[in-house]
Amino acid sequence: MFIGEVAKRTGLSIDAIRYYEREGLITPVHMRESGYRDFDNSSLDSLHFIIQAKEIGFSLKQIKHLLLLKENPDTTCAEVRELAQGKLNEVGHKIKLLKKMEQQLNKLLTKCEAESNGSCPIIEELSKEE
Amino acid sequence: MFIGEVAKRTGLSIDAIRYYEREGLITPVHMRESGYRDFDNSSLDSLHFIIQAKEIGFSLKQIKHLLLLKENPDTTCAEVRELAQGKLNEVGHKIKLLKKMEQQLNKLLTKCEAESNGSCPIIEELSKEE
DNA sequence: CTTGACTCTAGAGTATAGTCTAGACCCCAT
DNA sequence: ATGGGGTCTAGACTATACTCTAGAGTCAAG
Repeated sequence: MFIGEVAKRTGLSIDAIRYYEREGLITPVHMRESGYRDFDNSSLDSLHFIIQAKEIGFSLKQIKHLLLLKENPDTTCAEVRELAQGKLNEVGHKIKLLKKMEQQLNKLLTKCEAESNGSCPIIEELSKEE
Repeated sequence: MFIGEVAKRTGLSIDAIRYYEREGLITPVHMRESGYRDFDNSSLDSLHFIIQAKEIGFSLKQIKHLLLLKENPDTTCAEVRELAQGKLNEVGHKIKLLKKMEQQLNKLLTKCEAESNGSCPIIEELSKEE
């Protein structure tokens, strides 16, 4: 399928997809004689993986590593294992921090729901941005 | 304490601290007549919060919101509650994705440990970057 | 075989989150 | 009271991850 179709299916922009290709995150797709890129389902899989990894805060550089790990499941060497272990630790750390943050937000919400009186001076402040 | 001390204690750069102040993430500290910034422990607390929130993937803009929520625990209004709820959902989503990623990495690692034979063609590829 | 939508490359531009530089001023131990 | 290290502002620069533009070529329905 052509790049527009891929964009539609993944929600990514055409430019982003070409950028990921340039950066080596997706393996060079088949090229038609016309110069048009031709994508298959494995490209879609890689892109979905990239989207998810990005959502949890990995950089494209890191995602490139993760993809290499993912797409070479027969790899067995110590160095690769170490890399994966490093990522795993990173992920574990992030989960821990997020849970702490979750707790804090929950506490704030509970408090907020408990004493629901009128005015709130920070609303305007909050509404200003984003 | 002066900014250099704060940098030492938080691990942040002096420039980053000043940048956070410019961006309104930390409330304007006391200024000496000389023009030197004078920090106290509450600044340190804010900075530690920023560091953690950054680690789990919040943008400075989002952290600004979170700090406003955090530092105004008496706020009770619906809009603020909604904002906090939104962040909470975001955090929940991130946790879910991270756990999925954790699982995938664990599977890879188990596989890697199971069949530990010799050569590994992607090591060089992996060593190249970062 | 034309036409409108799609795709191509190369290169410039944008937002975020800083980092670095220059030139000037401040702190304080000796 | 002075010298070495710390701090100040303003503004230029950087990396990451895109986004946009221009100008040219391609696809496929009518």
